[in-house]
Amino acid sequence: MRGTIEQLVKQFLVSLKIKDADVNFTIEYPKIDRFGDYSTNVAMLLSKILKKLPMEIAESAKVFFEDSDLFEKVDTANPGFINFFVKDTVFFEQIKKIVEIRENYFKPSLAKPKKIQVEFVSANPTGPLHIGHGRGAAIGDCIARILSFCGHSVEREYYINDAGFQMKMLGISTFIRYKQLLGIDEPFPENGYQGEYITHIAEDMITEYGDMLLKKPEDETIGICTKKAGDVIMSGILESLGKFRVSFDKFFKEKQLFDSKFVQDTIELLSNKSYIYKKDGAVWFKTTAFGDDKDRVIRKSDGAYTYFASDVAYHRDKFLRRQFDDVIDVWGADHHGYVNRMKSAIRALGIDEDRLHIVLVQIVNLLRSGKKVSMSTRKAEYVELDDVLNEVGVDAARFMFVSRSVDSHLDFDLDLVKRQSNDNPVFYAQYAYARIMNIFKNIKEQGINIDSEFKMDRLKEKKEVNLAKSIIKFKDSINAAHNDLEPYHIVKGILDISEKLHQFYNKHRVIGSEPSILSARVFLLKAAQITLRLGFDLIGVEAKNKM
RNA sequence: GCGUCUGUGGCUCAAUGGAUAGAGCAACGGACUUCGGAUCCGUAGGUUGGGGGUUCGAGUCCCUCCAGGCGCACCA
Repeated sequence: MRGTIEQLVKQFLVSLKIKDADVNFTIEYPKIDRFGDYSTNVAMLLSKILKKLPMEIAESAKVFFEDSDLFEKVDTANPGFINFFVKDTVFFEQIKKIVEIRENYFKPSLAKPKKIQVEFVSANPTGPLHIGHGRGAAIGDCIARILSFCGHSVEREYYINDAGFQMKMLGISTFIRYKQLLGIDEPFPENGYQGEYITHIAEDMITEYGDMLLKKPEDETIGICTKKAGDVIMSGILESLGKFRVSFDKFFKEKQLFDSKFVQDTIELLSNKSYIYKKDGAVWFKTTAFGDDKDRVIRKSDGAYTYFASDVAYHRDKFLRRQFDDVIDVWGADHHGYVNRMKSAIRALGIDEDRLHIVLVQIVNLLRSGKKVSMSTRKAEYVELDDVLNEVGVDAARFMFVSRSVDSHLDFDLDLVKRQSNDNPVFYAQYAYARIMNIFKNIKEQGINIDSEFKMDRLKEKKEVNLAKSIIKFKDSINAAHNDLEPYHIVKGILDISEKLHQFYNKHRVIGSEPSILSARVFLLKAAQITLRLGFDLIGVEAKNKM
């Protein structure tokens, strides 16, 4: 609908012999009814080019647009707005189309579908997921759902840092707990993982191995502990994500980048391009040549590779070996200092940096009774994602996480969300859907006949038109979410439709209306139901037939 | 200090550079003997952190200052 008007404005520009590339006009939704359904600022922008007053241009544009049979009327307003009043039947034609082709109505027409990877969560398996991971999981999952719906080929990936120091520390922590359980007194390392879950894993190891591990060489034992702890924790993470309705197509292990010598190969490649040099016994990557503010160590003087080294190789693998057109990395905002160096590395590899989209998800402040809860994994002073899901439910948690822009800092007060759960917007939306389904159920049970033809002239009420408009507008929500990689646009669209549905429901009746009106209203509700259903699917929230 | 995100009613957040800055929560007052009251309608609440600038037009863009979060390793 909005696109149709955009085309009309472009035709207007053609009639003036102006290239539309020169005029970056917009089609807007006026906030006030008296300014119509849509408006454009094109006359004000043309003023400079044509050297005429905006209102003068608007008046001649008005004459041009009045030829179209889409409009009830076209108005102009100071200082040069052109306001379009669309005929109600035009909106209801769209409703009819939605009922016919269902969610396909909302698919954008892509110039070219892409092969896109979305990498998200990627938490080290050193402890259970916390609420910050939850937000990243919800955002990444929704982005994947949206891109996929829009027609792209999407792969969801979880990257596991299983090669680094943190995993070794996990093994050491487990081994010490194991020894302590066997009565061997040993001090716990200061930066070890102190969570209770480590003790549970150590207990399992005693069940499995008894005290046999004490007799093996320590290196080997720590290796066993690392693997065991990593496996147990990883399966716990997967269980949480499953409960959260988040799934992955691929788990990519950092270790394989070393085992296959791909890290070494990548450094060699960069070295051949002379982007690598040695200084103070370490190997450096000259990222400053590509926009970074300082060069980065890629191999430490003790011979160990940095995290950055494997990350460069990993991204080379994504783009050049696996040939993704676009890669989306969903990171916590605490990694934002990393963006520049990653982009620099991409450039050094000769890849167009616009193909790498890094979505920085802002920090979640977890509060309990208004008091901030610390979220250190090592000290295990945090509330697990699992606990949050149990307290507030998957739907409420997901809705909360994706209802705000990724840039906004999110205060998540457990007590507040719990206490307000009945006023939570997610229930407002689900209730709207349930009301529609309940009407359908009653119609079926009462054996009421519905016309198979949509007689749109039977819909005369303001609330009906408003509902229709909000449904059609959902197409813009999807476009915005797609273009900005911002799922919250979907939530806003859902809430808008829900609001209009509730308003309609309170003012008018479906069952009990005159038969032709009843049938027409069922058509309208069918379109609302299809659209809400799509919205819920895109954010992974359940569409409930009853609450 | 440098970088980055944020600053909008009491609270949580919207507003593709557009017209009179909008919702929800909290407060107050109303609405069905028929489809589910987890709803609806209304009242009240604002110098968009301060100050400059850009232009037909700024919450939005630029500069500067203030406040807060998060980063600034041969850590991961």
